Amino acid sequence: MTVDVVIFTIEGGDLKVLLIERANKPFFGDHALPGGFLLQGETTHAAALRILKEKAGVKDVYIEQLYTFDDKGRDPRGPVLSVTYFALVPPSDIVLKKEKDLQAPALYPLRRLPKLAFDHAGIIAYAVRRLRAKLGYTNAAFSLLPKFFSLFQLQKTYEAIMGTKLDKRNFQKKFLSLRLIALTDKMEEGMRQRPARLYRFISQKPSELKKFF
Amino acid sequence: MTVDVVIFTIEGGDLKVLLIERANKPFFGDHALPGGFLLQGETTHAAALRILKEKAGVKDVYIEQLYTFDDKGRDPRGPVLSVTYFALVPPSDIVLKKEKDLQAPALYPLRRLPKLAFDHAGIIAYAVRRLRAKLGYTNAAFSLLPKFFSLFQLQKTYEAIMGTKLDKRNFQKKFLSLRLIALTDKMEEGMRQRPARLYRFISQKPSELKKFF
DNA sequence: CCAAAAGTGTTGACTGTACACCCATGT
DNA sequence: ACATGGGTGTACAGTCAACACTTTTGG
Repeated sequence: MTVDVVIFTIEGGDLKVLLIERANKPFFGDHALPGGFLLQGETTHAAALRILKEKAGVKDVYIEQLYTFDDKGRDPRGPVLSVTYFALVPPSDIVLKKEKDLQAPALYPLRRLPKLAFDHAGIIAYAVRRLRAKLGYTNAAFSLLPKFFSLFQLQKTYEAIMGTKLDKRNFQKKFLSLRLIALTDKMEEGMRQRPARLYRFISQKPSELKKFF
Repeated sequence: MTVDVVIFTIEGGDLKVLLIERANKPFFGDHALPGGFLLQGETTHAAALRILKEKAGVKDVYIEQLYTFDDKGRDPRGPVLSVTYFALVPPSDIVLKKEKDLQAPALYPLRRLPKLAFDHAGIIAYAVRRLRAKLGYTNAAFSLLPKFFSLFQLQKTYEAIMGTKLDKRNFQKKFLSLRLIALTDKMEEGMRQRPARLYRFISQKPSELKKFF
């Protein structure tokens, strides 16, 4: 029985997943989701938090159970049940281990994933579907953005996840009408264009809404 | 490691769940979801199908994995992980074992559930939430209705699950526009009012839609 | 001055909702 | 005759989608 975690972040306008490179057989050298066996007396949720800390160096992020996989043949070594979670991490918070060896975690854009071990390609595809749906009726995006952000950043986050372009005025109108975010008196800095006003999420806790996308 | 199944059906205009009465400690005499340990080499999905057959006498119904529960303290005997499924069964297909002893399965309306063992009250509440959401963007209702049904029956099914009254004309307009169901040349029989025209689902396979409730 | 994103409203199409009456049948 | 659901359309309100130009800043 194992726990695997799909860790998402946004970087360079792309939705990315954290993967490690396997240092053992089977699938030696292929890429895989971070995960592993449960420690003695540990719940699967606690194990997912531990993996997040170990591989991405973060805590207090959005995390949710995804699905439990136990199809025959998913692990050549025999029947293995895997409880999977997915997490959303702001890019600025990720701390990747620097060691240049196998098992070193790195971020890969969804559009160009390397060869994946086990059924992990399927797990990631399923996680993306769930993430897209989730974004349409929750405030989960707060966990992919820094504390203060511009409407443009927010829109780019939605575009990266949904894989579509959105209309600027319509997006802003709709999102502001949800009353999930509030204007702050901060301004963007260091950009080479007109500085944007920064917003914050009113609540940093997950909440459900009536569907808005 | 166990598998538990939330088996839903509609009976007398009410959404009901199949429960057994426990014949062993702990929670002796309380009601519980049908479930049990995995057989040697069995997947959780296969176990859920087996339980459906054993307790409700049905196969080929809508079934889907719900969630995996492993909170500390959910079973007083120690850490137990339970992979749960939910199933939708047409009332006409259910065959309950008739034996009048403990473990005998019976249907209970959601509004008046008996005292439940373990965390099963929470599991059922979660299953209902998922079922309501599911009904809003899939054709899952096909698995709660007989092959031929009237629009009124369909509407009552939605009302029982959603727990709300719906407007007849608007419901029919919306549902027909989805092109999920087709008119047949059959008519209702044996009712004491004007016979209704019967419809059928065009596809008996689960499919997703763009959200309609 | 140029590049890049900021900021800002209106219109037309579509969708959802509210609502009431006569009809066909079995008892 | 009466009770029960069968069957049918319209009008108003709200939401969604398309669309373009001026402003501010850094380089």
